[in-house]
Amino acid sequence: MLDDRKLAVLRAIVQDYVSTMEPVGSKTLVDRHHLDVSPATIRNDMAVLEEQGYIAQPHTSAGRIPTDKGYRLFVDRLSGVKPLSVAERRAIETFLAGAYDLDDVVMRTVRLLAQLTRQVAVVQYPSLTRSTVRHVELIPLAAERLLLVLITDTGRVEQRTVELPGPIEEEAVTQLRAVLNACLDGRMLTEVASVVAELPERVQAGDRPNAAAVFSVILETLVERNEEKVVVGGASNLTPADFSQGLREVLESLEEQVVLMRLLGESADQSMVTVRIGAENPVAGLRSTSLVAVGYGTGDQAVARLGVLGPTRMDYPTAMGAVRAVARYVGQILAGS
Amino acid sequence: MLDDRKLAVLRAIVQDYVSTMEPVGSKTLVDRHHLDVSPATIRNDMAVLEEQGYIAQPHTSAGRIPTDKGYRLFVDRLSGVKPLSVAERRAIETFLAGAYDLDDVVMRTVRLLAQLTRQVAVVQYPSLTRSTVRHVELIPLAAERLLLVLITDTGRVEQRTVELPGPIEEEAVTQLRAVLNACLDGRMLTEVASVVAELPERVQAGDRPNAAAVFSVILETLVERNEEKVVVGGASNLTPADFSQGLREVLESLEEQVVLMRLLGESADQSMVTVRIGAENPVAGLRSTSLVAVGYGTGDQAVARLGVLGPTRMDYPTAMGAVRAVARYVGQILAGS
DNA sequence: ACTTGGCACTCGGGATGACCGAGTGCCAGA
DNA sequence: TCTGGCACTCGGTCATCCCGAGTGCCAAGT
Repeated sequence: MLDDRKLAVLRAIVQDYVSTMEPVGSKTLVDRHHLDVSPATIRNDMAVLEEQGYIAQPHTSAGRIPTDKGYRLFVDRLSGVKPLSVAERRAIETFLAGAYDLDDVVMRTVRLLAQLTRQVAVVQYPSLTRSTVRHVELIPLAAERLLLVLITDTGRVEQRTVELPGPIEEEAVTQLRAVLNACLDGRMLTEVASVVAELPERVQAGDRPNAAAVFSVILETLVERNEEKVVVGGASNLTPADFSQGLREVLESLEEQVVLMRLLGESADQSMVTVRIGAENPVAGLRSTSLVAVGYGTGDQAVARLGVLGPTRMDYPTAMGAVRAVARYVGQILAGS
Repeated sequence: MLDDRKLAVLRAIVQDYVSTMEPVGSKTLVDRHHLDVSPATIRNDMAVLEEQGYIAQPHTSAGRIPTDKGYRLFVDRLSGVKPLSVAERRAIETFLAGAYDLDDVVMRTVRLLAQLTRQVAVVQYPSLTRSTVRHVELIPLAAERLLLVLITDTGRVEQRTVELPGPIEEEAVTQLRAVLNACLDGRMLTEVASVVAELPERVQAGDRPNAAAVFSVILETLVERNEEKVVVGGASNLTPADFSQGLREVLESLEEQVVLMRLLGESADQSMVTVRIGAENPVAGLRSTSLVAVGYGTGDQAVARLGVLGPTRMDYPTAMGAVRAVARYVGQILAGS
């Protein structure tokens, strides 16, 4: 249904439009990409491509621009992943090598991705639900207040203050800490809920109200609240020109954690690079943007995702290359620490 | 030099221009603000105001718009601080009341300020240098790695991992923790540097290399690195229309912690609301914006600053009111926890 | 059955020019 | 010192025109 040349034409249109940002016509197409046919032939092909919905013209007698469907085909079948240059790889390495912290890794990764792709970068913290507990610490702040610190194997550190119903003794804190660590250490965070449910029996009766407060905060932290966390960077790479209906909408979406979660979360968590183009997007405000994302993690299993967000008119092969490479390095860093 | 009516004219010009966003002429001015003189008189006044540099005309035979100098005079002498409505006060209260964390307080404050003023909100974390140590915790993560958690009286929690030169024993950790807490508890963070210098003598000789690693991380955390932290929100309130030379520049500045620090930091840390208008700004990329900021803190002493950033053409009285009110509430919340 | 050249047609965008009106500066008179 | 009058300026808008890139279609060529 679409012969080889038509595909070549589509590819050429996408490439030209991405680089020039202007609708591309038959004539320009022929001589820029040495297709050995006449413009008229190309016109016929373009007519077919348009009929099938891969390209469109903004107004009669203007060049064609790719539609979401066109980009989709381009990404799926017409382009590979462009590997990074040596210089870029080296830049990634040196940039990430200095990190000493999970927070730091994430921050650097965001900056790096944004700079590398000149797009908006989006990095998710390692998911709590896919991590295991490494340590739980309780620190007395006042007679009736504790600081709960929870550390996971992915290096993530969550902290929360706990308001207790009554004063607690130093000893009770020590005991509680011991119990918590004994029972939770090494557990998947998804199991924690059920484990915690059985804990009250293991503390002395007098301490139960306070313990209960701690337990409920643990559950809240892990399950209900900011279970996931996303960091955004490079917002200044958004150019008003790319977003006809104003980039206000886009900026708004980028400020909503929940929205970002939906954006990143709703794709199969494979370690393959996934691309979501324009209207394929689950978020209303980002219907004119594309997301290139991939999972990253220490081993085979992805613990979170990262990616870049840009106008649908973006350089997919390069973006995919950058995202994949960065994810790989971040995985290594995480595994090494 | 400037009689009363001229000042009134300037005030009227500022108000009109802020609300309509269009250069304002003598005619419109007269009937919108019931000045009991003729347009011609106003014109003469405006000529004087222009000569003195308080207003300017974008092009010959257009209305006048205030200059930075004009806004300055307006803020200093022609307008007060507009108090918030009862509804707004209530909104602040309920919005901030639910916070249970310093992180949470800051996040909510940013959102609140942005929503209230429809501008970009900027909130600084309580300065480390003006806080005292409440607790230091060491948590063993691996044989040669510790997590250092530092808690201040303002509720701020800093965490850092420490790579040790050699393995450390449980006991040594306990001892080190005891030493640290004994020596640092209650100290101003500015004193910590000198105190830490004397510490090596108080640990056993064998542990000194490891202890030294911990100490140096403490110093790094407090002194060199992210000593201060600024959170931004409401970037979507920036409208391209307000920034002729593109808001990219502004967005870029807002992503740089260092820049934001300069922005907030370089004003006297009084608890008075300070306004920095346009070119008065120390940051190059923000020469077309104004900042309304104020210090906040638990008592009389400010521990950090917060404010809003917007186009020079902004509603100063309202912004000042909002900023002041929010700062006050945040101070209360902080004091109460 | 494709491909090609030719040709009429469309339409967006830039250039030009006229016009309107808001706004100004200045001046003479109250 | 204020006011009304008056000539002048100039940005924005609208209508018009024109150009050129681009298209679709068709008939002829391979």
